[in-house]
Amino acid sequence: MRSYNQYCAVAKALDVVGDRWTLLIVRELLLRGGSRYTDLQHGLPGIATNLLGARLKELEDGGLVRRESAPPPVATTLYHLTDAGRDLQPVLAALGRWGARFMPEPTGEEVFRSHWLAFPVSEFLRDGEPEGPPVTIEVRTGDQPALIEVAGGEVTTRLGTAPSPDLVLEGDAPTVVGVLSGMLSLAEARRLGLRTEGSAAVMRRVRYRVPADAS
Amino acid sequence: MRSYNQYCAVAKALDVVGDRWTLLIVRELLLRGGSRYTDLQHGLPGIATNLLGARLKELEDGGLVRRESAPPPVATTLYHLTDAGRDLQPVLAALGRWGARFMPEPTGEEVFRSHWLAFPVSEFLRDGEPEGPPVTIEVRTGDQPALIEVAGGEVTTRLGTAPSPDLVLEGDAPTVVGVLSGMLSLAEARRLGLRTEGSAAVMRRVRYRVPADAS
DNA sequence: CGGCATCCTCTTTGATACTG
DNA sequence: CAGTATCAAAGAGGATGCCG
Repeated sequence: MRSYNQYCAVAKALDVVGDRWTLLIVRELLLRGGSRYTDLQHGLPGIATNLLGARLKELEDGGLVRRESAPPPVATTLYHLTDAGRDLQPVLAALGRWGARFMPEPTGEEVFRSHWLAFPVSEFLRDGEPEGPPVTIEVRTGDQPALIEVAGGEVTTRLGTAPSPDLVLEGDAPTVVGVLSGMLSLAEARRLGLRTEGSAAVMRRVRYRVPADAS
Repeated sequence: MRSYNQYCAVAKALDVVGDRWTLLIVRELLLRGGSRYTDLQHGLPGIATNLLGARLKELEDGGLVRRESAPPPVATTLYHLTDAGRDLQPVLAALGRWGARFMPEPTGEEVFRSHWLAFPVSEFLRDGEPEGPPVTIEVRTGDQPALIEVAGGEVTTRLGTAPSPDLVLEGDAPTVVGVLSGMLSLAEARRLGLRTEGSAAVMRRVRYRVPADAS
């Protein structure tokens, strides 16, 4: 990207991360940690492979990304964020908070990847009962199932399934994210096609803002 | 900008403000409030006029900017941010904090505009003596002089001059900003060409982080 | 398959000129 | 002052080829 040539911190930041796709590559590396080239491609649907290669080189030159040749168990190169790259997390968080306003009206054509759930979960969910027993929510949407684990005051997200989750949420991404962000009650979400199994009451434990109808 | 087509709040935000120049236009409107077309051009050195026109239309369509035909004292159209546009302030702030790391090594070719001083001032300066008498710092750099007014716990910035400022800072933008952000002591800055008039002690009142040498 | 590099087409940008 | 029109150059997107 051509520099703006302005002695302003915002312009300087955009000189480095203002290119198309750049901040989304940082998002992927923040969410996944060290990633292979193809993992990044999968998390960035729509990116042209030459662009991904070019951006990674720019990010490396800019000191935001570090390549690492992983030894034989992985036998490939992994891309990691440097400290400077990780420092972009507040930027991504602010952008995500601002962009959340566009989530309720999806076009229906968007791609969704399950690991993106970590964003709304850490933004909207809290463990409202830190002394309570651990609970597990399995979310079935996007490209693969994901787990939200609530225990001891912490809410964590990871990909995978659980043998016997306390609650299962299954539906399209806008509906599931609507429930997790508190913008839809479970009743509203069910009307939009959400399927649930197990104890819907666990949502009351994690939901940050209690919606109108949490039944 | 072509949409990323991803059901992710960050991608949605970048669909709207990810275009080149867009966030800098928002910066200008945040810093200046309602602005004329030519004011924006002046605050965005390097932008092509067709691009400014196109971006303003996109921002208006996106609901971030509102045009207003000002009555005869101004007799022109003014561009304002809407609430949604103003909500981008935390994004700009996060970007600015991240980008501040690039300020100490300026290329020497960058353009600087005095009203951009408001960013580092609000980020780095605090009134460390809210009960003290008001003090005024006149900053002579960039395209026009600016004033930093410290009184009653508040630090404000505006363009203009004062009849008898307590302190005058004059030099190139990197040196002045270095002092205001606490990255340079006054002694270091003087070595880099900063000229001062008046009581250098007032810097001790406003400086958020006390540098090694504040003499 | 993972990790790119190349080629080609289409869109966006930037510089400048021009108009109400 | 407040833009629109024009056009060459750069960049994005998509397909495909190559190589360990």
